Amino acid sequence: MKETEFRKIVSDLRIAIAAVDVVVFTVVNDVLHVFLTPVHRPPHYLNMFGLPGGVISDSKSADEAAHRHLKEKIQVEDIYLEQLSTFSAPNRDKRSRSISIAYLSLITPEMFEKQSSSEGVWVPIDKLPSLAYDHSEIISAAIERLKGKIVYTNIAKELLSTHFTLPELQRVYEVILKRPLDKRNFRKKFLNTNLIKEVGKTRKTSHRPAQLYKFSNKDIEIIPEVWAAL
Amino acid sequence: MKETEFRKIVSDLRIAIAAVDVVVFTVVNDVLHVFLTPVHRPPHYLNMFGLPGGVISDSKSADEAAHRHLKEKIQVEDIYLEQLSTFSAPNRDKRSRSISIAYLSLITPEMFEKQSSSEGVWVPIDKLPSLAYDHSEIISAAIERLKGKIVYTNIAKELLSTHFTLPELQRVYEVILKRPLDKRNFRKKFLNTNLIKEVGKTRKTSHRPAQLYKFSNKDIEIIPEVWAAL
DNA sequence: GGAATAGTGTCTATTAGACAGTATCCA
DNA sequence: TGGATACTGTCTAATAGACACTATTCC
Repeated sequence: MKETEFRKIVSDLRIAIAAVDVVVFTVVNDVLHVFLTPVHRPPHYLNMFGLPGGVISDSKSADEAAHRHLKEKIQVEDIYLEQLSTFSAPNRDKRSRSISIAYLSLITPEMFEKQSSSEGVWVPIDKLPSLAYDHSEIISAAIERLKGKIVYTNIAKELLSTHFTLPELQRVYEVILKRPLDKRNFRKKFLNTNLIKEVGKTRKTSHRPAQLYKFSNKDIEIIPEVWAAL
Repeated sequence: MKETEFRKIVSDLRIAIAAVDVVVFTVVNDVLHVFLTPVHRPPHYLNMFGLPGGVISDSKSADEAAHRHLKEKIQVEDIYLEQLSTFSAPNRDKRSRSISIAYLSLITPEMFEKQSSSEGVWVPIDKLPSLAYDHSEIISAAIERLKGKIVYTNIAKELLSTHFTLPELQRVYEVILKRPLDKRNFRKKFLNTNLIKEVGKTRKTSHRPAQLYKFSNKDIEIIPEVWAAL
């Protein structure tokens, strides 16, 4: 069944249809970017942008639906995805009653390079256009979640290449927290945890090269002793 | 339209119906309790218990639906309610495809007294029966959320009467965190914040009466300097 | 040698956590 | 006076946060 048919039926029945919307972040050139897709749904949403997403197809969980829709828009596998919140204001979609299960997703620079976003654009979060539906609100919620979570988990690794330097790691924190951090304190804290390991290599640069590190825990999100605010 | 009709239509169309489920906690006799309602839905769920909740009626948000369903089951107003997570595993409801937006709710001893739970029972969380649907999983998620949130917010006030003693407050923390806390350190920390104010009264007891306090902030959930673990 | 970025150590103030005895009320 | 619970203070170890200079690489 096509989405338009769903919409029709749902609208007639006056019940809600469930969909997923995904806020995909990545850090490019020290700026947090969101992935947006064109939206053109007369009569309410004309030539706008919105979040990638879509209906939850038959016999799939919302998680699976989010993964599938993402994979269709950005040709990348193994993306970090976590459920954010569900948005259900009656008028959030002017076309018909619809409920959106929103997801937060992060992609690394490596994935960003591989990705071919023919169906969308990457926009810096402080240069967002006016968005369709309640997608601005969803993005705000995602930013808050990311800000909160980066200080007490190792989630930053989902925004970095496998190998990274400490200055790069620090910049990710600064970009998300929107404030400068002291280099010495930052290094001290991170090196005192067992979160990262030195790789023993460097990259070619036109100045003094930095040591490369990697996260020791492959994928589990662990909680170090709470970092109030770095 | 009745819920059974919804179910029929939804089942025929093979699309998902959205509902809300609410995990209501309260602390009685130093034990965390959950509110459960009888569930009897042949052929899969016979004489079981489950969370209060139900479908999201026409033109209401999930928040409103959760409030309404709660008010029907427990005759109390102004209940604390926050969205927890949305559960959407395809087989979570054996009758038909259904998605549940789960809520966490807290009620105070004052509300607990007023409440007339003719339609359900309060069960200690470590004596839960086997529950219908995926409601055990939802409760686990709610407990985790509560445990996490009590250490960095003033959410405990939603589980206490307007006026309370420091020993009472401490017991709420101990019951939720499931470990004893040092009385002196606990008092020190709480009194060093501006979270609570002394009321200057005591209650009649058969031993030395404790000072009464109240939370200074009416309803907003504020974040004191992070408390790692009390 | 200059440009650019990486890397390093100390001090102070605050906080976390361990720990035991006294005070107050009632019967 | 005994039972029950409320209330109080100190010490130590760890952590947070402020702060400025040296090192390395490339050109």
